[in-house]
Amino acid sequence: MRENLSQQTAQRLYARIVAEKRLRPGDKLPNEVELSAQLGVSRATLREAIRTLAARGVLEVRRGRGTFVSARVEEIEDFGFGALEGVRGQLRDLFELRAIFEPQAAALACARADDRELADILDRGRAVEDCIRAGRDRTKADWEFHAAIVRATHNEFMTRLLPLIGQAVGTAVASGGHGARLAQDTLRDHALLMEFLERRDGAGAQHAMAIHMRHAMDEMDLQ
Amino acid sequence: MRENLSQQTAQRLYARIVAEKRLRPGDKLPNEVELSAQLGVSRATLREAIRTLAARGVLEVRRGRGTFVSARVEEIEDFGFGALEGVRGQLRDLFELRAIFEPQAAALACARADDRELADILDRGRAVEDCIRAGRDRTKADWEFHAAIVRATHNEFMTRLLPLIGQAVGTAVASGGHGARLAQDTLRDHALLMEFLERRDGAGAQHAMAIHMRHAMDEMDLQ
DNA sequence: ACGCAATAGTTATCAGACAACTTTTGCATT
DNA sequence: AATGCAAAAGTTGTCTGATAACTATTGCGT
Repeated sequence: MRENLSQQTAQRLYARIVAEKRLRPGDKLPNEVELSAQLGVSRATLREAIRTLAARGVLEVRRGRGTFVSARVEEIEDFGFGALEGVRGQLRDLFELRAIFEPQAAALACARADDRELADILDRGRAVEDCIRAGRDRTKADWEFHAAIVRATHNEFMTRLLPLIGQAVGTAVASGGHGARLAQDTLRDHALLMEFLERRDGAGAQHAMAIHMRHAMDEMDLQ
Repeated sequence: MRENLSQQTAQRLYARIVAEKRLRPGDKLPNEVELSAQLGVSRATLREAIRTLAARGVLEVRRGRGTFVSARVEEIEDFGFGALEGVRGQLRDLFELRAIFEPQAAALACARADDRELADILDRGRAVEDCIRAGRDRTKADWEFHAAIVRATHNEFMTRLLPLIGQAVGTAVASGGHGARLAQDTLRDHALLMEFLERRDGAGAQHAMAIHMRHAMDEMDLQ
């Protein structure tokens, strides 16, 4: 183990809530003295663990009353913490968000991209095509294509969503996407999309991107 | 002040990073003994504050080396901590994202909300109406209405966007939204929206929400 | 039945000590 | 002078035990 005791403790507590279900939403935790004894750590360490979970919205601390499991733990679910299980559900949610978000981003990009940005988008699109035709891995190229489109919206908050989307793409690949079928669809979808982008036809690009998202979700048996 | 000292301390530290810029991304904080003396709190309290910020990705603690401001603070900041100084540009970006996102969320909510969730949404909608008619501040009620809708999508990542939306609402109010005109629009928009929600008419709810977003943006001279 | 003070249960904060890890320093050996 | 290694300095990690402050309940007197 290389992690802090306090972080380990946070994970153990978290496991009691989401995995073991010994603690359910709304439940009250034992008081700090007792709980720290149960877990075999000092009260100070336990409190640091509690702070970590409280910052994530998993626990709610009420002075004089006790510490409680947040009523909406399930919806807060965060990465890097508990288990990669449920990836499938996360993946569906993530693609659902993309399916809403990226077609509109494509439309906005048509309206707002300057010439250099548009050229950049098209370059990256061609790079993806090359990868597919050459049979190389296209994960990175594909991601950069989508990222370039979103950046061209000139919307700060959309750009902030990029890392989230990057994770979606990464997970999708890891869980066995990228069949031959998807590759062919992607080739067609991108051609369509780039045609509209080049003409700065926002409505067209929006629909082309929507189709692209649908294909991706179908191929992965989402929705 | 009713907040914990440790939470207050977290906010003071956070302010040093994003507002005062006394600490920039990558910087090393003073060691814990010195910093706790500077801030006038015990080391234990400071450590709890650090845990809170570390959980949010603002700080990175490296044993034996020190505590550092995360290199990517700017990108991470979504949570409702400080820094409302997003000015007009951010506000436009934020509402643009909402305008894309919330209508679709409303449509999804129609399809997926269980009866209790739907009742909850309608309750909160009525609470907003009451606030407007009574001339009370409706900020909180309004946010809870929108939050209830988004939660009913049962989509984890949409729920994650909630804090962002909360910030949008907060900033909008702070920068002088909430004119009499907007109040009247909101009253009508919500009535329309709730009518469709109650009937679980997804397409209708989607358009009603889109109209609501447009009104809000118009009133604030965005777009 | 009511009001209110005492009490029990709980989190909040402090102080000081020692352990463990990382980087720098300085010295001995080659 | 260069190298390697041990000591030291700087830092976070953890523990202990005490006291303060807040909340809800209990029980008593009226």
